[in-house]
Amino acid sequence: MIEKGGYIRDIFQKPVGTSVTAYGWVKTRRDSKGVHFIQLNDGSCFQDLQIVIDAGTLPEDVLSQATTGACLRVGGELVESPGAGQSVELKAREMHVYGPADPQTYPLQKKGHTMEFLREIAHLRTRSNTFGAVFRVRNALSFAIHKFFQERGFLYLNAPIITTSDAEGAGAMFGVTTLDLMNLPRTETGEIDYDRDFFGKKAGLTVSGQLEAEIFALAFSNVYTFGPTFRAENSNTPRHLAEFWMIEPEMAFYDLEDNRKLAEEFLKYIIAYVLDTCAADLELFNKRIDNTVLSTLVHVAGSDFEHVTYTEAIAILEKAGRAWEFPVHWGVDLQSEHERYLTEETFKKPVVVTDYPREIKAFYMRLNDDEKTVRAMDVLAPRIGEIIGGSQREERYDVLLNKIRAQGLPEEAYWWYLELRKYGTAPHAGFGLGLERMLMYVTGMKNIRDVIPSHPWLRRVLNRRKPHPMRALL
RNA sequence: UCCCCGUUAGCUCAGCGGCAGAGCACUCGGCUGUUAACUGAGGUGUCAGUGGUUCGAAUCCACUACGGGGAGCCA
Repeated sequence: MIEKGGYIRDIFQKPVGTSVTAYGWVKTRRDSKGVHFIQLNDGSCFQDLQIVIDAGTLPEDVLSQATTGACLRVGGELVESPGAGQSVELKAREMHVYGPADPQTYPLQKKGHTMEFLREIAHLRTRSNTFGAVFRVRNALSFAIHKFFQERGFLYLNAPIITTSDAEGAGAMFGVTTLDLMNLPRTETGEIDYDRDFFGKKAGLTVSGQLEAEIFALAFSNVYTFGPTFRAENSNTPRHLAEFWMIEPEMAFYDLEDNRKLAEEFLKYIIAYVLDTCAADLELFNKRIDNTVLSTLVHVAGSDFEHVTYTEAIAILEKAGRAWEFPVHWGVDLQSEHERYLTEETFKKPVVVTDYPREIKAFYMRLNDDEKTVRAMDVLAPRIGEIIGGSQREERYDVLLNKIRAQGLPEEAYWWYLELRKYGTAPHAGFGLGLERMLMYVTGMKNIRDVIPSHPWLRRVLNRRKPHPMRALL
């Protein structure tokens, strides 16, 4: 139990001469003839507390157990440090070893490790400098997100995680069932009989909270969701996860312009918050992971995003004189190579692209008067690609119904979505931000698997498992 | 899902048909205050697995497993 003010980050704020007790894990240890140094970290801040032990102060059997990885309690006096790396240090009087760590087998070394190796020891990587910083920034980012919306009066909405809505078109859903998979009930026509399942119909994990957010926006005006989302897509890239966290604000009386401005204000706000509160952590990323991170964040927080329409973006790409792997002409969706060109070469900062062709975007996006484009927007970030996707929603009942029918979607499944337009409809808009993608952008981390709290025994949960050879026989 | 690349000591990697290697970590020692300390010495192996080619395989071939990159899809 850590008493108030017991975190190492608080100890740094105390005056020299104070008697303090520090708790934490040994990061490194250095020994000289007459003095021992231990770097102690409790995760509360990037800076380690340097413990100084004069030879003979502590019993040898205690000191010998205080090796890299061990968990300690150290009592002593906070003193000015004559060394260069820190202003104060803890001169030890008393030490207790909660948990030793055998140096011969403890996998974390003082030297740098590859991310691939650290991923295999996901239960210990949290004690490394890099992952300490990742999860402190993730925490700050999450807090900043709530702060931004709460300051603006948005209602925080917990969208359901299990859903029986088959109207969500964002991606493949993980099934949720209590049926006996070895003995599935069948209907007369041989289909799986979901009437006999737990919810009486086919259920799955949510792929988006947007439709729920629309329900709430048309009652509470401005709302946002912030929660886990699941996609059973067979995506295997450093930018995709099967489970990730998404922030989805939805605003009544907002058009696409308002939506775009809010998205920009939002991104700048959370970046500024992290710059303000996680300076030491960001310096680590800048030094060890990507030496452009800090300057990029400062630049983005202080400058205006670019805005181009899809049509303008296509014109830029056509004039680029590149041999695109995917040829560019009006009507095609933007590919990774196109997004990268726009963000990394043309503008060198986040770019908002709006008004895409209706054919390549979802049915619920509001049709423009030209009847060719819809009020969609993507915020593209250098290196990450699409970080935000959003749109002004189609609020006109007849237009929405026609689009549902034209796309061959099951009209009956959208009855409630249509009723939102039938009774008291309002113009509204919203967007979705992937928390992990934002975290990648802020930290410079190159693989999305390194910004999530995963467990060693679930290491592969976030990757799709390769098909088992026996599967062909089933 | 498709296309590439990889798997050798705890970690990072070299070796690419003929004795299993280096740096770091680790162990023991030296050093009056170190900052991923410095410094001397020392031990470290299912060469991912299975099968094949060969007098001989870490090395060549096949399959499997796992990891990484790129693409598609998207956040």
